[in-house]
Amino acid sequence: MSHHHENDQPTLTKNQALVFGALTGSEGPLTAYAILDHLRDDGFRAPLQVYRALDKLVDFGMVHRLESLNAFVACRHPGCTAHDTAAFAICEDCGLVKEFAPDEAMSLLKGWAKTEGFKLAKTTVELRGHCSRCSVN
Amino acid sequence: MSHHHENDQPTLTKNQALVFGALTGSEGPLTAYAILDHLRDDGFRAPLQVYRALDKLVDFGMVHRLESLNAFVACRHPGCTAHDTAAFAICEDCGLVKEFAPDEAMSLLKGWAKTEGFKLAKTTVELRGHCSRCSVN
DNA sequence: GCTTATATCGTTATATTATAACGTGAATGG
DNA sequence: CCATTCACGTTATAATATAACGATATAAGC
Repeated sequence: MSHHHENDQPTLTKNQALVFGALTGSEGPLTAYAILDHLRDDGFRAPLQVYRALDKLVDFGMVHRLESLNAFVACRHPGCTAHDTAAFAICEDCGLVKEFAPDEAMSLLKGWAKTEGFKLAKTTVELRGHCSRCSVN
Repeated sequence: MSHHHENDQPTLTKNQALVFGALTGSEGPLTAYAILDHLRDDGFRAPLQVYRALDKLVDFGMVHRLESLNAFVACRHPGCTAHDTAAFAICEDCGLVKEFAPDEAMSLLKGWAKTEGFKLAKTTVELRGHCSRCSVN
């Protein structure tokens, strides 16, 4: 039995492992089509192979989708415990993405949702700007 | 002279006014192509006419882009003072979007950016879920 | 074991979202 | 007046994402 409990690593299919590998091997986020190009030599031929694997990896909490980039990054949190409260700082110069967990800010947003009666399914927090390395004087 | 100072309403071109009208006349967010369809009778023929107007309207602070929907909404803030700190709650059932201004949460995010040396250009905060009306028992 | 359900996969085609590149004409500023 | 800028219209194309089909494999129930 390979049932997927919370908090253990799911067994990845071959395609899922390939896509996850492409993402962990990349310094920055990748679009689905960039992943497809990386994996042509591994037999990938069509976008759906990438999108299907990405869907699962996002479900598993191993990959995040960056809405403002239409791109994907591997989660850098060991164990991915804070998957639902992750935020991202995206440098528009070098393209690098820093994942962080703004717990207080997320709590405030959750609080707003609660008082509004809004049932929160997913929270997207993405900062766009220029990282410290790229904005040196 | 029709220079655009901060805090006054810019003079809109015909296309910009039409696109803004389509958005203010809509209950919920619209995609660029939905706007195009609304404006066919007004002479719109091509996506660029919509996208160019949207770019300006976003610059002016009159329209927000919802990154997680690839769609646009008219800003509901009179005067649009809080344009840069707006957040959105998007109901996945009825499609309605509530704009709000989570000042404290935004301050915390700004604080994180400051300590990281990250020069913040734009902050995206979007909540996905189910609004109170749609999640009644 | 057999069989029924469930999940993944490969493929083709197509839908949806967005921009490049070109030329035109109107308004602005010197 | 001339140069510059800006908005516009149009055609073409790029980039992102999903529908629909059938095949294969894996798991579950009996």
